[in-house]
Amino acid sequence: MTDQQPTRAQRREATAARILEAAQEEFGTHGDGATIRGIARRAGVDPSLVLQHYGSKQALFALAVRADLDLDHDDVPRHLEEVLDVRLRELPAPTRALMRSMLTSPQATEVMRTYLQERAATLAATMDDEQAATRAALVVASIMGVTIARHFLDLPGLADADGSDLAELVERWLDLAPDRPTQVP
Amino acid sequence: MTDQQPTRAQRREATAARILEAAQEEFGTHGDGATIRGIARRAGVDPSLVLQHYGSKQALFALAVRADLDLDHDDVPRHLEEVLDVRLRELPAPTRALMRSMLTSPQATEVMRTYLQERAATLAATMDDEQAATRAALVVASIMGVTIARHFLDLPGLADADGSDLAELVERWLDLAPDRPTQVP
DNA sequence: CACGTCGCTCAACAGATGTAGAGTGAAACC
DNA sequence: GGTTTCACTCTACATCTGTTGAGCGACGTG
Repeated sequence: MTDQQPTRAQRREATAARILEAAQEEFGTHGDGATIRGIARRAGVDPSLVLQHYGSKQALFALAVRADLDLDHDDVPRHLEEVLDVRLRELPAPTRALMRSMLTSPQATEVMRTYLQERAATLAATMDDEQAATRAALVVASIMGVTIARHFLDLPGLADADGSDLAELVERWLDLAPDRPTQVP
Repeated sequence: MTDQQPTRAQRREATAARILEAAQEEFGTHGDGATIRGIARRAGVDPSLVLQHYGSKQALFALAVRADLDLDHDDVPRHLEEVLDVRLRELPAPTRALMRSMLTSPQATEVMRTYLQERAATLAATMDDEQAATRAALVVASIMGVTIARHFLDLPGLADADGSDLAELVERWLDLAPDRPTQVP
C-alpha cells in the first residue's frame, strides 16, 4: 500500500532480506557448516548473489548470528519466557543459528559467551551473596542447557512438556537457589 | 614386559588405537567438521590408513563419540563429579568429541539424547513427584548446560571457579528442587 | 522510443575433502 | 635364505566448497 510498484532499490533490499533469512534458517539447521549454495537455493537465488550482498560467508554468518541479541532484557522471568519459548515450540531463527553453531564456530562461541556473561552480570547484581557471580553463571548456564535439551536434543520430558508448565517449574526451581542459606560449615 | 618385541598384529592394533585417539581429539576440537587428513596428521599416519582401519569417516566418528558412555553410573553426585570434572580442568576426549558435535551432527545428537534420557530416567526413579520426569530432565539438562558453559564457552564465574567449590554449589543447588514444596495454588 | 544503469545469473577456478586402488618394503614363515 | 604376507604409503579421482569476473536482460530515465 505504501508502494504499489516497488522501486529497484526496494526490490534489491527485499532480496537481501530474503537471503539473510535463508542464511539464518540454514545456519540454524546445519550450524556453521551451512553452505552458500544451500542458502542461495533456499532464497531462490544464485550463489554468487549471496556474496555480492554480504561479501563473504564469514560476514553473513556474523550477521546471522548477532542478529537478535542486541535487544536488551532485564529480568530473568522475561528471559525465561523468551528462551523457554512458552507459546511457540520453535526458537527464532537467529537464536537457533547462534546456538547451533556455538560449539563449532569460535565466532559463535564468542558471541554466546558475551551474551551469557552480560545476562549473568545483571542477574548477579540482584544478589548479595559472596558467590553471586558463580551462582548467576550457574543459573544462565542451566537455562541454556534446558533450552538445548528442549529445542535441539528433543529430550523427552522437556521437549514434550507444556511450555508454561515448564517455565513455571524452572522459575520456581531457579528462584530457590538465591534464598537458600548456606548449609556448609 | 609382556612382549619385548611387539608382533605385527600388536603394532597394527597400536596404530589403530593411536588413530582413534587422534580422532577423538580432532572431533573434540572441530566437531564433526574434523577431517580425515587432520586426524591422520595428528596420528602421524597416511590419511588412507585411517580409512583402512575404520572404513569411513562416519564409522570412525560413531566410534569416537560412543566411546566412553557405556560406563554405567548410578548416582547424581558421581555424575556431577565426572562432568564437572572436579580435579581435572579438561573433559575426557571422547566426551569432548560428543558434546562438541551434538548440535551439528544428527548422529551425535541421537547419542546425547539417549544418554541424557537414561540419566534422567534413573534420577526420576528416586523421586515420587508427579512431575518427576520433567524435573529429572531439568536437572540433567542443567548439568549439561553448566558443563558446556564451563568447558566450551569458558564462561567467567564457571570456567575459573574451583572445581570442588562448583560441584558443591551445584549439588546443593540441585538438591533443593526435589524437596521444595510446591508454592503455587 | 532509445539508451544506460544495475540487479541478477552463468561459467569458471583453485583448493579441500572423502575415498579407492596400486605399489612398497619390512616382518613372518617355510 | 628365499618367498609370502601385510601394514603402510603414494597417487589419483570425483565431488563439493568459497569466491570471482564476465555477461545478460529488464527496468528506469532521457
